[in-house]
Amino acid sequence: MPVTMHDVAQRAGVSVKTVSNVVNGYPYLRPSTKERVEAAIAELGYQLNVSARNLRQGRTGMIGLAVPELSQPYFAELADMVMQASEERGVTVLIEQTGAERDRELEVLHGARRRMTDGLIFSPLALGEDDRDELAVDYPLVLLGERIFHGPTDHVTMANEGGGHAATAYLLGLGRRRIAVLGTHPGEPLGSSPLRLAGYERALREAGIELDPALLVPGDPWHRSVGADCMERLLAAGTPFDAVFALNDAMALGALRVLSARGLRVPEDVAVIGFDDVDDARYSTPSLSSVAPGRADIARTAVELVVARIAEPGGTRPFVEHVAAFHVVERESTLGLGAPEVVHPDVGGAEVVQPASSPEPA
Amino acid sequence: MPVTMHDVAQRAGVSVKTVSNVVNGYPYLRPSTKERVEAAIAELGYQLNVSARNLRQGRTGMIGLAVPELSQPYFAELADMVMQASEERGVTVLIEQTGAERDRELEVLHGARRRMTDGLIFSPLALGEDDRDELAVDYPLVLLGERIFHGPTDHVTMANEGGGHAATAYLLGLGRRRIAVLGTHPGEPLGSSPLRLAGYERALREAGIELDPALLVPGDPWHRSVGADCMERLLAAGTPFDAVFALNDAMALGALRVLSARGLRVPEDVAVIGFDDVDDARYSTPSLSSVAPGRADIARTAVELVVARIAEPGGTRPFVEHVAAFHVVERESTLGLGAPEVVHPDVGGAEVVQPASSPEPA
DNA sequence: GTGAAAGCGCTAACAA
DNA sequence: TTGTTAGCGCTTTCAC
Repeated sequence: MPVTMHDVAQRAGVSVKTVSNVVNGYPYLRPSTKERVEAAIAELGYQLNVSARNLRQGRTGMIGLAVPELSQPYFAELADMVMQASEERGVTVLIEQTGAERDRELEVLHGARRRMTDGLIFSPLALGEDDRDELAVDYPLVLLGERIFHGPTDHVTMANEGGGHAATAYLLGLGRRRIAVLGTHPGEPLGSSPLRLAGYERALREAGIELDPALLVPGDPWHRSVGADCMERLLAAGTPFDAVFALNDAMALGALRVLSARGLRVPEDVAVIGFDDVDDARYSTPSLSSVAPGRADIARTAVELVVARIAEPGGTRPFVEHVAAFHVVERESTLGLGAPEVVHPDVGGAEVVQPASSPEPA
Repeated sequence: MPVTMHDVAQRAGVSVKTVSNVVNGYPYLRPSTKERVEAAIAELGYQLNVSARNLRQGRTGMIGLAVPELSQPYFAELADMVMQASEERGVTVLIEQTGAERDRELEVLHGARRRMTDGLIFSPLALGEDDRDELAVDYPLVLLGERIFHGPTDHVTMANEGGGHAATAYLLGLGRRRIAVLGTHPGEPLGSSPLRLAGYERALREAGIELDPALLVPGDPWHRSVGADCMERLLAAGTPFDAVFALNDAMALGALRVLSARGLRVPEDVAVIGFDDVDDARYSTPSLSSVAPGRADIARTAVELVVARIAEPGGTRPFVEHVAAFHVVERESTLGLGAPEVVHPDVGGAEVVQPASSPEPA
């Protein structure tokens, strides 16, 4: 029933190989032959059987993108950009969700889906430094995020410490002195939380301000509801504060809601800054200042890295550590209602080739 | 290099067929044989070659999900649910974005990606009734949304007119009489906009209130910025109003922002209701009342329908028109600050088998 | 309950 | 510049 290359070949009076050549854009073809084949393809409505090609070539033309959940705007926007970057390279993206659960993150690495893709871009939230060995997989893998550094993979991340520092320094520059931090993960050495917090601490030190632990509000996961909850707890505790640094935008938005419900004015009483610069930040009330992590750069670089490794199987190019530049975006939550958005120039980018590690020759 | 069934067979001292039987859960196997094979699989770390199976079976085990863009929360949440429902059925979802562009929507229907999936769930935004013929494709297709009714496909939608009616009737019940509508598409006969608006008009009629065209604010696409812009225009025009029915949540959120910037109190001065009940609605300031369109039902039904058609190729079961039930969710934007969420019971669901249309026998 | 053989549709290698 | 052949790894007859 379905049209095969064979049918096209017969119709065009050529061999299957010639049809294959036409389909694959092989250059050394007599134009007349090419035309004849193309005509036959059009007439018969032929479409390449992808499975057959995949079997033959040992590739699938797809890369996986594993994220915690698409309903978090940060990851939806990241997925969007990864798909765009892949499209340009003729690669199809297969999105997978892990729910930030350890089992599912391991499944993503080792499960059956990996047979459906040529490589993987993976943003883990449950795995950590201890799981570094799990990343020694036999397919091209690009790691995203701040859970695992110097693993046996290419790694794309952003300057989290720098971003935390910039956000805090910015609030200090506005004259704020009691800056609460929302969403800390006490006792957890890994991930965005401690890094962004470290930046906060450094900015305080540089300004000669002593850190008040009462201003650090634990919260996990980084959802709006948790941000709201953090804010409630801080207010209930009665700790005075004049600014809030939420470790991501979702929490900042939740916090805005509580502040407004309590009749506190933003930014007059409390200046608020988030982290991630998701689309929502622009349209909240008030609009939310944030640290923009260079998502486009992250997406593009990640795609380039997997694609490069796929193209060069058995390659031993050393692993790359790419740190995307970030910038601070000022909006109403720090500038005041009606103020126009101000975007600061990029800072903090870097591209590091990991010193002594590279893939095993395959 | 990679382990094949052949290797496993050899190791277990059985034939390839037996390995295949084990892998595919064929029941009539001597337990001892099965164990031996499973041991060999584990020892060799064998993983099925999906491409080979696909080629042989003529299926890929994947379904496509084509949406305008993932960065719109409605579609991100829909994608999430479609993936969950598919997971339960052992199907993998390939997400595609169309950007609501006509060319890309056609590409989704007829392009090369269709060779990578066994069926498609498609939410068009650019195609319309005139393109019904484009939907007569030779693979299982489930249409989502309100652009095309009674096409040659299964169709899953919601009671848009009913939802618009319910939202309006609800505001009227609160004593509001001048209800503005944000995001109308004048002159456009198709899609969610006219349907939801029709519900609005019916509710007014039933209440004996005359429609004031000055209250209908055109806006497209339905993004936050457009909602904000609609609101600005309405305020600039000086038309008095005491409530806003935004045709989706994104616009409602944009409108909330403008109202608050202008010092108008929600809901005291202006009650606001949206449509879609996206996650954000719960965490805006104030939280947003909305019409929940039964997204879970839509996702689940769509998956069931494609999967059923894939399982029964050449089937001639008549096309189904599934209308998901909706409900009104009351939050602060109509109830007042601090009010707890109230969820009304479902209304408006239906399952219709299209009278005289069914697929061509394949 | 298990094995042998054929072939899904394509591309790589080589031949012409 | 084009044709021939083999075979990617699996499942599907059909024997046994």
